[in-house]
Amino acid sequence: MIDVAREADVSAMTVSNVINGRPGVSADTRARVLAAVSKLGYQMNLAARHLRSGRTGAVGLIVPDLDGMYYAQLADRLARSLERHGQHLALVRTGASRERELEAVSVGRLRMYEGAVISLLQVEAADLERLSFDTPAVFIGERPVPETVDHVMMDNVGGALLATRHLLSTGSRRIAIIGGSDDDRVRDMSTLRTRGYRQAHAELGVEVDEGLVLRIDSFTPKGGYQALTRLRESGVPFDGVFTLTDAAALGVLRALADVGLRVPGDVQVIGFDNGTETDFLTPRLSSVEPGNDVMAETVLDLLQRRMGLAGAGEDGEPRTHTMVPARLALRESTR
Amino acid sequence: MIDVAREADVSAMTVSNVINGRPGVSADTRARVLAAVSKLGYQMNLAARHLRSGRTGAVGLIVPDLDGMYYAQLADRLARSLERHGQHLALVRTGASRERELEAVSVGRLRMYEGAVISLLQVEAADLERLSFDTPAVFIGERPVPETVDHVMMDNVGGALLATRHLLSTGSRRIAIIGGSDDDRVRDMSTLRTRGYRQAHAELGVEVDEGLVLRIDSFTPKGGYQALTRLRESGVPFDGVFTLTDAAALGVLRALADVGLRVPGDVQVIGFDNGTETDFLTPRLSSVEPGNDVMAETVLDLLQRRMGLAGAGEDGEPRTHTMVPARLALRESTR
DNA sequence: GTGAAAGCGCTAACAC
DNA sequence: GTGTTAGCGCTTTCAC
Repeated sequence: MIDVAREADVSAMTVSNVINGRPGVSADTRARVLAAVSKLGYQMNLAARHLRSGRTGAVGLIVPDLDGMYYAQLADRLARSLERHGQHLALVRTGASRERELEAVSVGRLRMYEGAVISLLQVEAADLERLSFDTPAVFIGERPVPETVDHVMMDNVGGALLATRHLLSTGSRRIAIIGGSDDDRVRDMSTLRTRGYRQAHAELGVEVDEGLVLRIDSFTPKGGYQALTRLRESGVPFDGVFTLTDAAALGVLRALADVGLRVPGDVQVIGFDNGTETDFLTPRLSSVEPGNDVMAETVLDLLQRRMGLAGAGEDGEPRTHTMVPARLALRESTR
Repeated sequence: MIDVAREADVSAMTVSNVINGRPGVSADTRARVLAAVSKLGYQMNLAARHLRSGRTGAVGLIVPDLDGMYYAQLADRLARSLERHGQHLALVRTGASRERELEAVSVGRLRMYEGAVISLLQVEAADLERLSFDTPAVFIGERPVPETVDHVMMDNVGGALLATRHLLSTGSRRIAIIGGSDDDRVRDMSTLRTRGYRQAHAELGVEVDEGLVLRIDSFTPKGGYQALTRLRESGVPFDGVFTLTDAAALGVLRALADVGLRVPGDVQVIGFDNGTETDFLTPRLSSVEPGNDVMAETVLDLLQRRMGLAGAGEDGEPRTHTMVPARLALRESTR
């Protein structure tokens, strides 16, 4: 930078002002500086800026993994939007390990970012109370978070309620839930969606046969396939399947085809996520649309706002807790 | 850090040495320092370290997007492996824009990272020659790269050759290629796989009807569906389909089902990517396994090696250009 | 509108 | 084994 300053015959300060587009530099001087910059091919040292001003130009995304579509799409959306603000996304993958989650949200790590989008699976809200969030942070996901931070989540219960209600209202009475959970102490995607499933049954006065609640190893086609195979082997009769993710539903559809059950004739099936593949499966899969795009927008909006007034009004706006509404996308696999 | 030094009654230098696990500190002093660190809840300022020592603890991943499975999985693998080395992944999404690709690989930006994994779609090798890669970089993807950098790529031509050869050897003579390209000037996934397709035909002396080479808007189920619909409408007969990605193959299978063509009886179908869904489609989709896991390993290995001897032997090892071999994963959609 | 001085928090190099 | 000195490249502050 001093080289540029010498070349343009100004001080380093003026170069800094020009580069950062600050006002109060004459057009003449600005032009000279810019000429010098491009002549010398000068590039800012971002580490120095970071050290001095605290601005890092990075937003952290702290998630369990990226191999599912969900977080990958979120990352893509965030990165795309951040580019427009001249920032970039730093990815922290915790692998859903409690230890790494805690490490990732430690004050020192968060200081690396001007803002953070955080999805925790293991860490408790209590663990977080202690942390001072001087870094603007937006939490996503189903786990409870401290009251003091922004939180955006999808409507797991509501979506599951809609899906199950639809199956019940179209005549199914014995609806299996693939990936369901009976443990109501924890609060995760599985238990929340199971709660919606039970609520729908309660509304219509239909009793849930616990033999229809099937745990799953992983929310993959394979997991869905195995769960449905177990269900068949158990001998428990069923005439509908609510699969907690579309990926697992793929395996369910395949397993049903393998045993000659027709969809939706013998069994109707509904998934959750409304992925791009649903419309091209055989049969086309009905699914719950969780509004991921709205969710990403909301997260970004919140984050930008917090980052904008960082240091301005002390905790200006109150923290928001948003639930993005879900809706049904009905196709051939349901009646 | 000075606070810690004062608390432990040592110099800042010693604190630095302890924190960075450098040898030459007595066990006694080390203990005192660590006690002071935890007492004061001290966390290193990484920006300062970065400025002073150049170490950033970050590896950059520069890719077009993350919404396809391919780069998302790569990101996941990289992040997972980097964690073990106490580093993290910074994501740069270029959106396949030439301008942003150039910006991302500029010297200033790359200096943010201790290493980089780079996939460029638009930028030419010539543009890159100028860049001094003081940052260890591994390039991936099909575009040509300067001779001076490491390059890892999948065997697009070989995989397509295997797939097409299999269709031909099992009796297909009129094989449509969905997502094919006739433009041989550029060098991208589509043209390379088309080249393999043509090679297989040449080997067996079968002529390619250009009406069977179908461009595609996007490598999605929708794109595949539309392409196959166009093919049907064109009236060009076909008895096999090589779809350049599994995602598009999903749409192809659906389109074939819609018009009552049986797979593999009337038409056999093969995809490319060997995704997790292939084994659960109806019919189960044969596909080309591109060896993405081997590829990720190779990339990581190369990167670690380059980063390890950064500054050591001047450009110690010669640059490597690796082609990961592909193989067939045959299932129900082929004979 | 522009510049000079000071210092962000750490570590390389060397002295003891 | 431990301390001292200097400085990484920028920006904040204040003077002109």
